[in-house]
Amino acid sequence: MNNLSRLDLNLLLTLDALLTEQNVTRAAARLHLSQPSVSVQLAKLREALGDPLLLPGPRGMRPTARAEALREPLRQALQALDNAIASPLPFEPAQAHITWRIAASDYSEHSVLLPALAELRHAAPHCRLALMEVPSTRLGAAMEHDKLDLAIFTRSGAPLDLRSRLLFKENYRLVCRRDHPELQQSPDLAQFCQLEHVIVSPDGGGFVGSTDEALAALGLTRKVVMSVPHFSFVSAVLSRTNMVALLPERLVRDDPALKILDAPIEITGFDKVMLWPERVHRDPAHQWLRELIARAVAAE
DNA sequence: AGTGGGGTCAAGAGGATGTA
DNA sequence: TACATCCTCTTGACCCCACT
Repeated sequence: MNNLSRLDLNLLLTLDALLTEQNVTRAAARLHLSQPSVSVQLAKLREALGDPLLLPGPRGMRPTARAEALREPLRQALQALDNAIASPLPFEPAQAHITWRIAASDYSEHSVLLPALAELRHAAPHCRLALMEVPSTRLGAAMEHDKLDLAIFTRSGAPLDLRSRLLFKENYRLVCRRDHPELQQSPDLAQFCQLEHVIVSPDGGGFVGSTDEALAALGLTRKVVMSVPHFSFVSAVLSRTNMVALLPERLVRDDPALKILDAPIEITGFDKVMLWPERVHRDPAHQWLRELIARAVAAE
């Protein structure tokens, strides 16, 4: 690129027009410039390339051997540049080969990605999904360093500088196994506090959640006996024990082994959102994926 | 406000062409 | 062949605009 750094690249457009027209006046008309202006540009090209490039001839100019040798490579290079900066072609999922990298918890996989999966495989059979768990603290950096294209996350705690779209508002429900001996109906507060609870703590080891804060405000505590990092394991735990859990409704509503009850205390739900960096905001392939996911979730 | 780059306009130079 | 005319390119003067 050392040769190019000395050259105003606009001059290459002038050279292309000059080689096409072999006439400064007509090249100027083609470039929507005055003839003297193109004449000056030709002088700069001669200086930069160390060759007269075009010599006076009958009814215009004749290219030198150097100019003739430049004609085709220049044409191809300008065409390639033109293609590179042209508006992106519309995304064609049926032909595309692309890997989308998505951060999602197991709950997000179940509630957001699973509903979209069948249509995604059908519409884009050559594309791949790479799902990964990324903690919220590393989300922004992963997006910025081109390691992640999309995240399915809660709005609270999400980096503010990412683009976002609300997918749905989720509520917590009290969940136990279908034949739980003590819970034929929703418990009152006293019974709720006596039950053995399992909670999800993505960072591991946590035994206190927003439910405990709400109970504390009433001067109450509950019995949290287990904390697990993943939502999916909670379902297995509930179906084999007498433990209960407050879980996102979409995670458990189709599980025949579980019973869903109203909790005796108001627990604030959360907004489930898609997050993505500015880098892929206008990219047709990523726009298509986000639209497909949003549509699939809305149809649930 | 000064500076530099890039534009236009006007004038001039030089080669090609037409005609006597 | 000589000369007039035309066409095209180059150059200088000046203007505008962006940048410092």
